[in-house]
Amino acid sequence: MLTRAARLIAGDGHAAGLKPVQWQALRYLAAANRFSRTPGALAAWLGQTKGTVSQTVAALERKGLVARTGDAGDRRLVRLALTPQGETLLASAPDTIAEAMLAPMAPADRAALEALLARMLGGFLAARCHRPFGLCANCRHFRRDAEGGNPHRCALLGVPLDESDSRAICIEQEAA
Amino acid sequence: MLTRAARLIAGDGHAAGLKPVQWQALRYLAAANRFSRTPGALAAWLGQTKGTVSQTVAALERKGLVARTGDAGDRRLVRLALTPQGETLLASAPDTIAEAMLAPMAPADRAALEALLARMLGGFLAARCHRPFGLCANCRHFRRDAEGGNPHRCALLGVPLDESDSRAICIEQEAA
DNA sequence: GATGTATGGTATCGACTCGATACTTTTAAA
DNA sequence: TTTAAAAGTATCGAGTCGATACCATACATC
Repeated sequence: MLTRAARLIAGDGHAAGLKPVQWQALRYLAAANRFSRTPGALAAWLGQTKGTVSQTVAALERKGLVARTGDAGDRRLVRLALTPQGETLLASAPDTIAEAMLAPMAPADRAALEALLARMLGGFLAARCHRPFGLCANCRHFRRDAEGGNPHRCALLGVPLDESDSRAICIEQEAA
Repeated sequence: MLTRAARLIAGDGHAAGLKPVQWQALRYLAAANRFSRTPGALAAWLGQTKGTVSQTVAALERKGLVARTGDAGDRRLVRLALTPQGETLLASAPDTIAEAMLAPMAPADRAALEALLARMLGGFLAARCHRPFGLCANCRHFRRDAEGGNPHRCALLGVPLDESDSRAICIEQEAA
């Protein structure tokens, strides 16, 4: 049952000339903070090799949905970002199968499923030494700005975080 | 989270020269009863088109893992079955990611997850007019042999069912 | 019974996935 | 300074996958 549901969900997204993986990459880039929008992080998220992700990114760039820029500090890094076209496409995208599956469920059921899935996925990723990812604000390195007015901070990277950063997915996240 | 877990699970199975879909087809054929081992049923199970499944089956036949035979009654039908090589390969297959995810969970959690997934998947498939599949013995057409010694029966197809049939997956299954 | 339509399956095509391998550039460590 | 590690790209080949067109068989309606 788990494998069947997984196949239906993962095979979803043959629309607008894109492929399922490309949609998922687009959604990740829209939800990830600036430190996590790199080919390497995308590969970790999608569970693919660097080479495959490099191709996927190239395809998205050809379509004008994603832009690549180098990093000034570490010149090995490539920063990825959605272009305006990418944003609009994602905003106009139809509901995913996953959303269609979750939508009719009772709120209590959804919450229970979320908790179970989080335990299952988290345990698995830890056992296989994979990155867990997670919301920046739930991280043990997250330092909330208590007074207001100042930005929050990341104690691991030592950088300021604005509100949108703190609500985004981060590759370095470790549960508090 | 759901889409990420789905991708990890569905992308699992790049071993022994087979692809993820091919493994899943093999597992389906091993678990399905004789009425459900056709290309069409496989397509419904995998959520793919007939053409794609035709290719997958052809690849498995080339590898000598699956055998195709015509049906005497309805000559449009193709019956699929695992060859002995297919059986041994499946028996020696390493654990799937789905199994690795489920294995360390507490029995109560696993049961709760199963119930939630069943509701979610069942609701979705019904809403999209897809086949639900399910275990033969849980079907409203299943007529258990009360006395023992005689085979069970399927009231829909009007055929006898032995023990292994009744424990297999059936495409015609409708929950009792 | 003949005709029309639905059903089950295959063939072919093109874009893309995906891992494997080899490679370059850049950073960090010994 | 040498060495190793990390981030990314290029290229290859087998295979996926949907789309379209097509064939054979079964069934329904006249």
